[in-house]
Amino acid sequence: MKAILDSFDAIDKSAPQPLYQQIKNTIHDKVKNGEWKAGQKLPSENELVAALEVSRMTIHRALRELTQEGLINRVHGLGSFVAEAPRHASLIELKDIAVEVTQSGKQHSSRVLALDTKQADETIAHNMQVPTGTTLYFLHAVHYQDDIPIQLEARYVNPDLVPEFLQQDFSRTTSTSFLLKQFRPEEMEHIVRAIIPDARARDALRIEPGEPCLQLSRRTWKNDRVVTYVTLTYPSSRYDLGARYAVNDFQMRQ
Amino acid sequence: MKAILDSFDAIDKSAPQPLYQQIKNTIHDKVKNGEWKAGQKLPSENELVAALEVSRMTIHRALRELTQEGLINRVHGLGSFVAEAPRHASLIELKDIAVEVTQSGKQHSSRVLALDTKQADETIAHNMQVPTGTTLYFLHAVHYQDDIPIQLEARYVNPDLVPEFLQQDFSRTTSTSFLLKQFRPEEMEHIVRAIIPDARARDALRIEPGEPCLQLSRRTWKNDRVVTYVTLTYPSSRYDLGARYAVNDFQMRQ
DNA sequence: CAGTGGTCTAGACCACCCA
DNA sequence: GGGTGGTCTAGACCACTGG
Repeated sequence: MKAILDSFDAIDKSAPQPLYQQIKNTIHDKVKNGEWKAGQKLPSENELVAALEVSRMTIHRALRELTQEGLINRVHGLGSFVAEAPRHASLIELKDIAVEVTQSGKQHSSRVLALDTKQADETIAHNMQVPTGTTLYFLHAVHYQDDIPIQLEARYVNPDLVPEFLQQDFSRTTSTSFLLKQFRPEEMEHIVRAIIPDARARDALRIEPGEPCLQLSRRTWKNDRVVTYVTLTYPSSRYDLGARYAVNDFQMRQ
Repeated sequence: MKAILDSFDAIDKSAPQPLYQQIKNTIHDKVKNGEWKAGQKLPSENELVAALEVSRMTIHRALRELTQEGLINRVHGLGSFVAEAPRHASLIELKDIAVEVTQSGKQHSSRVLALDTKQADETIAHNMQVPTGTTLYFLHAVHYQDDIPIQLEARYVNPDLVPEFLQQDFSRTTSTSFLLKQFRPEEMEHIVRAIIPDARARDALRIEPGEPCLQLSRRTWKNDRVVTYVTLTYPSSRYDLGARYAVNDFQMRQ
């Protein structure tokens, strides 16, 4: 246990970040990078109190929030344990497709079909909350899993908010990861539909006529302005969207 | 302010429920029944401390969790306010279709196509986590919004956990509201697919051949046992699934 | 039984906001 | 300035778990 606790040196009482957040981050990192494995027992609250020299309430808050987020499980009288699997899926998370594919052990690649400017038509303008005719950045790309197309991305970006968007090489980094680095979105909207893709999309995704696709449209906000509006099209035969999670007040609210 | 605080008598220090939970419930009820309206300022932490005679940490925890759940907003240095609108939609919530339709000002009705027992085939058994061949309850129903079919429900229920399921009149109450009254599920799984419905489903939903549908499969758990496995089919032309929400650690986790 | 987490208290200091 | 929420402490009591 000593060795486990030694690596908590990252806690800095004079840092601007709250102590409980630093503790959460440290544990989160340890779980995500595999240092602490699923099912493994965490140090007890009292051990952490002694090791980090913070009060038990602070430790408790960090662990309670991690429990609420599903990263760990706690059993009264027994201890705290790393949760079996990260289970929240892309239905409610904003997850990079490259990360998702890579984590499932496959190879991710992408091909950029277009990266330029585009005048907003009425629909796009409405979704981006800008006047019709505004010049926007536009990215069109296909994402592959082991060379099989699994996602078609059509993304509009507000040039005021992300001026350097066109200079990126989106065959190397995904637009999602680029935008996440620039912005931590404050608000998101997801809408899911079932569609029959048009010939162009069918061609890009290499699917048969008549095969249905899931279409996920996402808008993200920062400071009450739409940063990006993206439509992701998934062939139904190769992908579905899922989420499993513990239920709390959040889901049960009417 | 006095009148507002008077109505907090519901707090009972000897109750088995934690104080912070009682406070959360009281505020939640006040907001939901309209006593406290959107935008309205809540009593400050110190006022609540004085009125309820609990410590500030306890008040703070209640308000912090309500903030995290989106019911209230807090501004450092200013105060706490009732949030503008409940925005989470059915993508991540478990919402009764009848409530959803009614809230949009339309008329909900449903027709039961089947309500009986069924032997679990391999797929169903796997999803219900029971042996193949187990006898399950089965409900097949169509839901209408102003006499237009918008949802086809195919539901399996574990008879051990809900023995009285077959005795219900599901043309009067929905299965969702019945099950929610019996069980507060502990865990849920949602999977969304795009499909082309078969002739039987197409007929029940009165849609054209080739029209795609969204198919939402949901399983809910109680005490680590699957209570119910339901497949909901929505004609794409009449329904989509959406959610807009504030972003927190939960959504951003990798 | 000893160890664990769940809750609660009464203080404290600070950063923020508005007047 | 005075009021607000955000954080933190050092204790405390309790209920639950396992041996």
